[in-house]
Amino acid sequence: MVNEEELNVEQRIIEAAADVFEEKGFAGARMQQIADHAGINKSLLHYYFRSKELLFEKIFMIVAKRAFGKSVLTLEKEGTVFEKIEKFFEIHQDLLWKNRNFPIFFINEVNQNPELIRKLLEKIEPSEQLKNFIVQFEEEKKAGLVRKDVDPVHLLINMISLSIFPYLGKPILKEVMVTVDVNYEEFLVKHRASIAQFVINSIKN
Amino acid sequence: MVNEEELNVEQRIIEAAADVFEEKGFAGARMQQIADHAGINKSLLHYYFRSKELLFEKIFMIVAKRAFGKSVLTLEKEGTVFEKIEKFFEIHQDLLWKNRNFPIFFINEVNQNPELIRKLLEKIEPSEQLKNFIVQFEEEKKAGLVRKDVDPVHLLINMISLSIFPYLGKPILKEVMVTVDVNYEEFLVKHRASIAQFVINSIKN
DNA sequence: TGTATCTTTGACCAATTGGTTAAACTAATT
DNA sequence: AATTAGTTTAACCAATTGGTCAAAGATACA
Repeated sequence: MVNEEELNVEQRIIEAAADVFEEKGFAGARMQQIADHAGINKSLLHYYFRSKELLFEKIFMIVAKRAFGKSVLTLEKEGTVFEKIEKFFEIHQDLLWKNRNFPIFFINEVNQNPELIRKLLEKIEPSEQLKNFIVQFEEEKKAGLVRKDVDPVHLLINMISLSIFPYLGKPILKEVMVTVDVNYEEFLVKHRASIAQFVINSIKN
Repeated sequence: MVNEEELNVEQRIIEAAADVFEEKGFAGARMQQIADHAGINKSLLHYYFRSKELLFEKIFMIVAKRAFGKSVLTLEKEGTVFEKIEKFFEIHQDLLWKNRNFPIFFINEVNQNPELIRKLLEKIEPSEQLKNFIVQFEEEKKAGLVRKDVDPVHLLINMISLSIFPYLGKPILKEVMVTVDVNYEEFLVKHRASIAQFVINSIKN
């Protein structure tokens, strides 16, 4: 049960629903389970949120905003491209660490219902920061700091790939790693410490 | 409906179930929908496969074997590390192209039920190829061909990340890309052509 | 042709699921 | 204390879902 006395009922429902939806997904989640988890009667869910669909949409947006932080693509305003890359991984990895279960949930639900991400993008607008980064990258390319053959859009997506996949693939990596005596948690820590350098090595002139 | 006359009933069920399960996941899939898709009576599903759980397990294994090809980590026996990296991406990207819907399905189902991957790993044993690659990598490191600070396990997982994420993130990338006028399909083609170089740049001395 | 076996179907079932409702409870206002 | 509005509950409901079963159709074999 979720913080029985501390939060008001609506908040308790939100926390419980977030837990259950993140764990089971929309199709696998049960209203009764959410009610039990929140320590309330199932009717209260409908009293506060009308239907499973509406409750889910609300929770999806709340959880997504938490997990994305201030922006989909937190890129600092100051510094060189290399510094921004390092800072990006720091922030991104922190958010992932705090929202381990979110990536799989998010990708799966958006896959089932692409409308969700359209609604989300209205609230979190990434294109501004994105465009700024691209402009700056092209400038530093001209200045000879980064390789000429690197496309900033591909670079950004490679960075996201490297950052997120260890969390997306957790259930698989965990199992495969035991067969070769590698510890998943230790891997995560070392991965976090090495990806920025991996990317910078690849693009610097 | 799946190849109404060409295949026998069992095969038709398998193809239909694969389609529906891959699209909706275990929890979201409906036996009736699978039956309709296969053009048969729902009872036949139980006649051939007893229960939804058993049908799913069968389909999961079939689909996984198809998608993984000969091995989880197809790494060539001959050639330098750089050649193996290039070859890996070729094979891996081909498999992904042919099984676009598989990655999200796979990650989600394994997340819901980790037992699945344990059963799968009994059939597809990746650790042999993996160990060979690691040994060779350390040799080429000593020979000065690759950077001293690169860990082969992390390298392999980075390679898988870069290869798979554009497919895992398809629903998200697609929507985000339209907001900055990038075409997802074109992105995929260019990505495929550039990742091997991205990785090699990062590790070569 | 008869019969035994395998396949296929429609009708049906019990359990689960999201959702409703009316009544009971609570707390503030007068 | 009485009234009112908001909150919570238990009982209930209709639809859906996975699954069963007996009978009807095929198919092969004697």
